[in-house]
Amino acid sequence: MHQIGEAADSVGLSLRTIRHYEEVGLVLPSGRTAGGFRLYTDQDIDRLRLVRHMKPLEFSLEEMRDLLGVRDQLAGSPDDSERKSLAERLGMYAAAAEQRCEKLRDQLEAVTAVASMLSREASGKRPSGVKT
Amino acid sequence: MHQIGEAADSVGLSLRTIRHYEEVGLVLPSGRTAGGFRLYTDQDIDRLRLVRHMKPLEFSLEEMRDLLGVRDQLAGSPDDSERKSLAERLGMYAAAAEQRCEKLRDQLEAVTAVASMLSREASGKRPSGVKT
DNA sequence: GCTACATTAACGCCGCGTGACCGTGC
DNA sequence: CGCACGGTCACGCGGCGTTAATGTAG
Repeated sequence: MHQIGEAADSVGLSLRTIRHYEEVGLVLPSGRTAGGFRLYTDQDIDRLRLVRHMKPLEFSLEEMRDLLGVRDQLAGSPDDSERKSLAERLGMYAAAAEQRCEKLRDQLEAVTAVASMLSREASGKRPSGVKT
Repeated sequence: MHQIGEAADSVGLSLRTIRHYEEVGLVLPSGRTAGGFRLYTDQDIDRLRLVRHMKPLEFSLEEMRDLLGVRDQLAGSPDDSERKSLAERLGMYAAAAEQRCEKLRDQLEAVTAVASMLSREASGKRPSGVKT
């Protein structure tokens, strides 16, 4: 059981962000001390890390909450027909995620070109006919 | 000379966004019709496109305004010592841009891993010990 | 009982989206 | 003169940052 500062350090999120994630029901601390301090298990922290890593996918916090909810249910449901529909929903998110990865790859390419253009211009070269 | 809708289509930004860029002094239309319609030259449109491509670098609009300003001055200054200091400022931005590219590469890697994890989970496989 | 760490409001900011309502251009 | 396209407010929203004032852990 870790308190929020420890979690924040290990994951690389601000206290405010972690609290905000709780406000919107995205990552809930597994407990509280008698005095009210949030307590996070290692799994909670993994979840925070996962959220952090998913950020570039640009799902809204609400979508992430739903996504992780589906995933949790899927991991803990015995009913087979329910598992099927959950897997389907998760599949939608997975597909969306793959798409965003594509987009990111394109953006990275563009942005890399721009960055090197700036570098060239800064190092004295006259702006040439660069295709944006 | 093109009006805003045309510019928006060709660049892939919303009208609102383009107007906002004007509000903050980032991209100004070169003219207006008698009735008040914004008019963009091809160069204006290139500038809009450049801004759009730079978005993933996550500079603030103010920073971009400054960056592009420096670049413009550099392109049109005869004074040699001024050119030097401008080039230096541009260099700072270029360096920051390269850094953000690095970060983006890392994020892309992480996000790719997450996406394929989701895909696997959605296609029936039980969650395995995946390092986030 | 000190000090580092935590808590809950509440307001602020950026980058637009989204109307509402009215004017232009062809 | 009709109808697509554009204009200016002005409010709203997501995702936090940032005090401010107070309490808890050890």
